[in-house]
Amino acid sequence: MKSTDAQRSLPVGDPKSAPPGKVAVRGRLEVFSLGRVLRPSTKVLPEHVRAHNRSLVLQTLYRAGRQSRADIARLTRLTRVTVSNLVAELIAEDLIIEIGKREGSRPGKPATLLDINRGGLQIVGLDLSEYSVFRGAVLDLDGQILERVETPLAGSTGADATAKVIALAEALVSRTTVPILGIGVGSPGVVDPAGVVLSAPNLGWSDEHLQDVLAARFGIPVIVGNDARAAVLAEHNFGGAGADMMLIKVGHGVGSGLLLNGSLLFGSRFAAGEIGHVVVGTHGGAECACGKFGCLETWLAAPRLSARVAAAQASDEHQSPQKAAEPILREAGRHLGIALAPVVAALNLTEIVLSGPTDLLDGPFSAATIETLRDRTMAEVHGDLMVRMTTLGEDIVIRGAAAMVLSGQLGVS
Amino acid sequence: MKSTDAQRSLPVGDPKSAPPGKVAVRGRLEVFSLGRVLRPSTKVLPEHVRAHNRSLVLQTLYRAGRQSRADIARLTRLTRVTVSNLVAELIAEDLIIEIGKREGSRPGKPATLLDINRGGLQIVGLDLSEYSVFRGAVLDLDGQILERVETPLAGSTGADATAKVIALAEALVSRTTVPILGIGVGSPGVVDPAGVVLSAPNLGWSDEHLQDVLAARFGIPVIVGNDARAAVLAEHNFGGAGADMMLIKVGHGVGSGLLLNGSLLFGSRFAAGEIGHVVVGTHGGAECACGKFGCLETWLAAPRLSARVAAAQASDEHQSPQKAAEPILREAGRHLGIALAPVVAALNLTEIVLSGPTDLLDGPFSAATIETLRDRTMAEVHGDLMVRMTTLGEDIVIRGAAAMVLSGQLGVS
DNA sequence: TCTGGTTTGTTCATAAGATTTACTAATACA
DNA sequence: TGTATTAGTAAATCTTATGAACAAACCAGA
Repeated sequence: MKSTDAQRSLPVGDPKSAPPGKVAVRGRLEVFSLGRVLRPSTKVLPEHVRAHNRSLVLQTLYRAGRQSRADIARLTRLTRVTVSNLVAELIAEDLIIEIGKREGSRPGKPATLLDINRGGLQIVGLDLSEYSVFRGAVLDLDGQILERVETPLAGSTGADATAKVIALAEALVSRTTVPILGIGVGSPGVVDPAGVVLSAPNLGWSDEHLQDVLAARFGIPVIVGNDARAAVLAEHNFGGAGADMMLIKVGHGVGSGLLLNGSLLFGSRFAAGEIGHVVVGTHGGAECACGKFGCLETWLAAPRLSARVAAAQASDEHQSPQKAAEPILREAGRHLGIALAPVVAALNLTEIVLSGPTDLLDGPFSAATIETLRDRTMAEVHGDLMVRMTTLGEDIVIRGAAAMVLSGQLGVS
Repeated sequence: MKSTDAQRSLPVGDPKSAPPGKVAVRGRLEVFSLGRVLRPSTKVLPEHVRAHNRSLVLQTLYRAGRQSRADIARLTRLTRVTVSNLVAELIAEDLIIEIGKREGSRPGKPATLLDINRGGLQIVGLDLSEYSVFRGAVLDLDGQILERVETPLAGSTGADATAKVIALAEALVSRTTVPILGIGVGSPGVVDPAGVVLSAPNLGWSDEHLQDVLAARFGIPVIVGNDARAAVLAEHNFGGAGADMMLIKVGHGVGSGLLLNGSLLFGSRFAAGEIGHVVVGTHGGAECACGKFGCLETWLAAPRLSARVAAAQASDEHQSPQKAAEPILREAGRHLGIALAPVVAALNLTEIVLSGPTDLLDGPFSAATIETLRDRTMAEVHGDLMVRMTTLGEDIVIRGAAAMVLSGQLGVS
């Protein structure tokens, strides 16, 4: 076969034999670079190749939009033949549509433009993370919200809460006007990759097989994921965030999600991002519902923080409300910075996104957070560290749920 | 072609059409699960399939050892035919050898046992992370050290340091007795995935293309990586650590490496793990070389810590040296715990490994670290958190360098 | 108008890879 | 001696991407 023996390693190799900058790799393909260690844990077949390239075409078209087969071939470095085959399959599945010839005057046969079937498919997204309401929406493939439905939670837990999720999903499904690509759900608590809610205290769920239940009920693809992780995907897909990012979600509690090298982090027990009950600071702090003192939630959670702000504003009526609130907000932001500094350093993060009440987070709070982070980490290395509010507002989890569907069904990420 | 249209999503699907627990995925293969988001950034060809399965065979044989072709087929779920083909190729390349028939009395044709050519290939590993000496070794494929060579650093920096690395590698290469699989180097500082040392202040390196230089000189595969990340690989491959782990390396400075879901984390600027200059605690702390006060290094770095221990022992001669040292060590360990708590929570880590002077770290220090971590994170979730010393002692970086070669050349991880 | 150049998309043959089926070899056991 | 069992290989088949060749459709210039 291949005579790779010619380049066998010898105790002292010939310096001339290997061109500088390129190492002989024993005839092995450079698939397993250290940069992205891909552990070969299961076998791979030719059809996996097709699945990969299929997603590559979909993703290219999703991002660039309105490309011809030849354009896609150039962008993906696949041949026109391969792209044509994949496109034919995707058109047959109605995931891609032809949208006429390209305008303009150029030599050569005019190109037939393609696009993802953006108008012909819809996504249902659910946000179960709010304290007193389940929110949901019908979205298009670009993550734009077309219809909204809400259900008051009214203290429901356990099976009642599950029933409300199903009812909400039914209401949304009935409002769709075209076929549904899938249903995405952002749930609070610890959710495993199979969409089992292992633990969600507020909803009284443990080992709730929500993804399976919904899939069985609706017969279409369903993806259930943690709310903060969904938010991370939303920010990455629709908010312009990069491939390494931490999203801090401040609401009734405090959670976070991490995107590292473009991959969502789940953690060894699927509880990555659960930073609400990390103690921050070395003296004092308020008592937390968990029994400890000085948890991050005692500093940041929206109810506590806004209560402290209101108290400060009430006790000092000479100052403007903004001025009175500032020291409270700065102190909270500083504590977030203290907690995040080791994470930022350890993960070499450059982008931190805040999601939560704008009036609390977007001002002295975030300013204090970034100042604290700069003070407590290597400024040289983290000089380009950015802390900013999400651009997606309150819809971030719903749109993240849609992003989960896009990721799961189209491979778009 | 395939009529995947049959299972097209409709606004309200037939609940019966999808068996519970298994969702119709539009005919798409389950390659891009959310659990391990594989972004299709480049095209994949049939030969990549072979490269993957080839590594799968190598890894299976590396871990299990002494298996027949049929055994490998069962373990990998590849067919016997495919395994035979791959094995034939690997035998031709001398990476695998036949080692006779299986003993024992069983029905059927006796199996021909195979193994990685453990005795027929060697690895050269270098550790550049110590303060005053470059250390290196010749290792076998199991990571056992066969020969050692050291070079005093004698304050060399820049090109002088590079020359010493080359000389050390030459000395080791000349001591090998069989063909070399590759050269691995664990370097301090920021190292990118291409083996360029972007910055290593102690060695006076910036943008040092060490991997290319060595590869050009020796004409065999070379992998240069960060020392702490090398140590992580060593602990994972040879020390029994799992797929989610943080390794803290205490020496002249303090660094760390992270293995998340089996993948090494590089970070957005390739500086992941650089936690030495994170400020820990909210009041006081000693002044650091970097100008800040209370950096983790001021609490943990071996020279400072042993000096404080010696001073405490000298000032209180009534107590045993152990007793006198204990409060110093506990205080240092506590500060490590304070710094790590947010990282442990955010990443949902369950395993923390310490590498450094055993007399300092393995006792009150690590006990205080784990106590602090338990106090400051959710005990329910992190109940199985483990903090332990490395089992690999001072050779961890050298063996990690060998693990990098195994990973890069064989796909073993 | 015609002719050459250019780009698009498709058809056909080919190469690489894994699988299925079928076969031989070598052993234990009745 | 014959049957069952296991190991390894050979030949044909299926999947997938590629390369070469070609028709279609456009522009520009003679």
